[in-house]
Amino acid sequence: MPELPEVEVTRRSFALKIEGARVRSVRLGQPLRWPLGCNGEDLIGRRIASVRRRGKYLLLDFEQGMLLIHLGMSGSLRFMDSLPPAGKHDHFDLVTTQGVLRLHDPRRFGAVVYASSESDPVAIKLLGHLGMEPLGQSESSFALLVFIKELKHRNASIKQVLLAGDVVVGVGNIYASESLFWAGIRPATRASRLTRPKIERLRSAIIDVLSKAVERGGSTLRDFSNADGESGHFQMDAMVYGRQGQACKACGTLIKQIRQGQRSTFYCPNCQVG
DNA sequence: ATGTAAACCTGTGCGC
DNA sequence: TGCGCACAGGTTTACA
Repeated sequence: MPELPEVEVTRRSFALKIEGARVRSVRLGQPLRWPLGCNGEDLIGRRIASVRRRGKYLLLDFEQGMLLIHLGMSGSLRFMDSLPPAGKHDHFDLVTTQGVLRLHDPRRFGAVVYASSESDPVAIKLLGHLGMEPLGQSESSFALLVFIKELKHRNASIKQVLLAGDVVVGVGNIYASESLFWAGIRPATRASRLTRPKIERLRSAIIDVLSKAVERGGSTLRDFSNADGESGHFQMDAMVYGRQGQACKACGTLIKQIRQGQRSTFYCPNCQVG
């Protein structure tokens, strides 16, 4: 489910409510992708200082230590005033003095991992290889020259390089197809073959698509919702994702669907020529 | 070093 | 109504 926009929308929907809270208790459900890495009781009494995002990870900062939260394919977070009974797929509850943060994740590809700091080996393992932040504070966080340099020596298709996350983070299967549409680039084009103007267009497209998606509350294909339970609407703005066989909104050509690395890719054969 | 497939797990929708 | 299969927003892991 969650790509950068969904994670960022989730973050914004509960960060202010949870900041300053202290942990009262922790409940663990079925195992997630990785073990928590500490005892739930070890977190009791800790104060939550801030909620940040790095790529598709949420970072819940304590005054000492942090939780790295990943939503995997099917995860979503809710922040609630009370503590309702846990459902079958509710696998983590952080009960705090200001409310309950609950992870709902049917497929359990998600994770909640404790790290003592950002230099903790487990944090390095999960975050260390991540690429540039497309929606970072400064212009330099997603530097064009770095983008060009990184793509130059990549022989894989541009779609797969975007998904890999080691050049730029946060672009998943929906937004990779959407960004490539706006940049006018064929998804199967080798990254190393892209011209500088195309790469400039791609960088802008990624920033624009992700920003727009955040504004629209993310994409709700089946079950995504933010920490208040609200759905996103960006799927309505999709130009190509999930639109195989339908007319391109820009030119009327039928949208194609192909397979790249076991994932579906969608594109317009007329608008995307490079 | 880079590229590709399999793996993790559950639910849903479709053809028969 | 049931069964089997393909597929789903991600990422690590093992192996060419």
